[in-house]
Amino acid sequence: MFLHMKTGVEQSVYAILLLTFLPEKAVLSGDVISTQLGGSPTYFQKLLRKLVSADLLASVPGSKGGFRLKKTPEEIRIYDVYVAIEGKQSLYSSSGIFHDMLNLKDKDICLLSDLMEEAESSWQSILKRQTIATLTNEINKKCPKENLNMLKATVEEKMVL
Amino acid sequence: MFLHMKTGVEQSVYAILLLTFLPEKAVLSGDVISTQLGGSPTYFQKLLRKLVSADLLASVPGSKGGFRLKKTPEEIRIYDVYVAIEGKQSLYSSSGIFHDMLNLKDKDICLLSDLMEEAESSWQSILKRQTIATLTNEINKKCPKENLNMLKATVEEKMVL
DNA sequence: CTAAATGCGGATAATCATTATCCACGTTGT
DNA sequence: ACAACGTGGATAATGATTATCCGCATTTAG
Repeated sequence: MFLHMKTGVEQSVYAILLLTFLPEKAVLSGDVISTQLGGSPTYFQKLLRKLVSADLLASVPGSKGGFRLKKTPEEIRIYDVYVAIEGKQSLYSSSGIFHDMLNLKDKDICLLSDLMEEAESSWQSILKRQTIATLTNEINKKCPKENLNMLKATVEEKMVL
Repeated sequence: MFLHMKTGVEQSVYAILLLTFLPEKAVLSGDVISTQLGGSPTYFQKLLRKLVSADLLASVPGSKGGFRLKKTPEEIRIYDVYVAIEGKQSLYSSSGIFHDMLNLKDKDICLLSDLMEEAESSWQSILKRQTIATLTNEINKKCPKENLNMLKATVEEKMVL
């Protein structure tokens, strides 16, 4: 098993966080988001589009286009972001070693599946408890107001509509 | 984040399971283990050596050599196998996006670290509860005795010492 | 109506961790 | 001495993730 925050999910979370600073109806272009967070602009576009497909973000095409939140920060769970980026693929799939070892016919027997399901659900429950709004609170607690205001200023400068 | 049973860990668990069928002092060679489970023999050797380094298995070099358990099935947690193969690397490490976004100086501030630590520990607690002995019980419940006896017969045929 | 800015989607390359192979060596038993 | 086996290192092959490119559709500005 492996528990790892892939940069795709992490970047997405921060991109959404950035969009929470936007006033109603305003949008931020993909380029602005990626330059603000640093990282590959084109890959960022891919991530943003996945978030749009998952209905977490809304996108506005055309000149003066960009992205904004489609749900409130309270409605967006970290889990939702994870699923949007990584897909809801069942996290554990037996490689069939068990069957080979015992020469089993019954494909439904898997020794580790129970364990993995338990691990999976305990892990999901944690990601489902935390929302973007929760993280925003954390930011307000952990960050110097100065830096936060600078970020907000940048967002307001770069936003359109 | 990503929760996935890599084949290395899975194979290791099953290899250990196989070794539980050995009588005291007997060993099974790496080749026998890998042909029994199917999979790359050379990679299996790598895995087995990691398990030896982690003190889960003992190895006997030379002709008539091989591997056997160094601990009882009750003492080997799935978590131990995981750590032996994957290492105890802290599972989440911030990529620094947060700092870039907010222009922070303090390297200790990370928004997602708390969340990830919580997920990590909840996940570990589950892997620490389950031992090889637990899985052996599962096998006895889930598997036809016939297949199990065939496997045991094979092991006794191939073991040495 | 044209042009520029932007999101969209597909094809494709680069990167990185995992998995797999090979080889020279040390040890043990025959 | 020889054969069987584990050890350790160097090095490929594989596969998933990340990154780039390009042509197209849509909207705003002039």
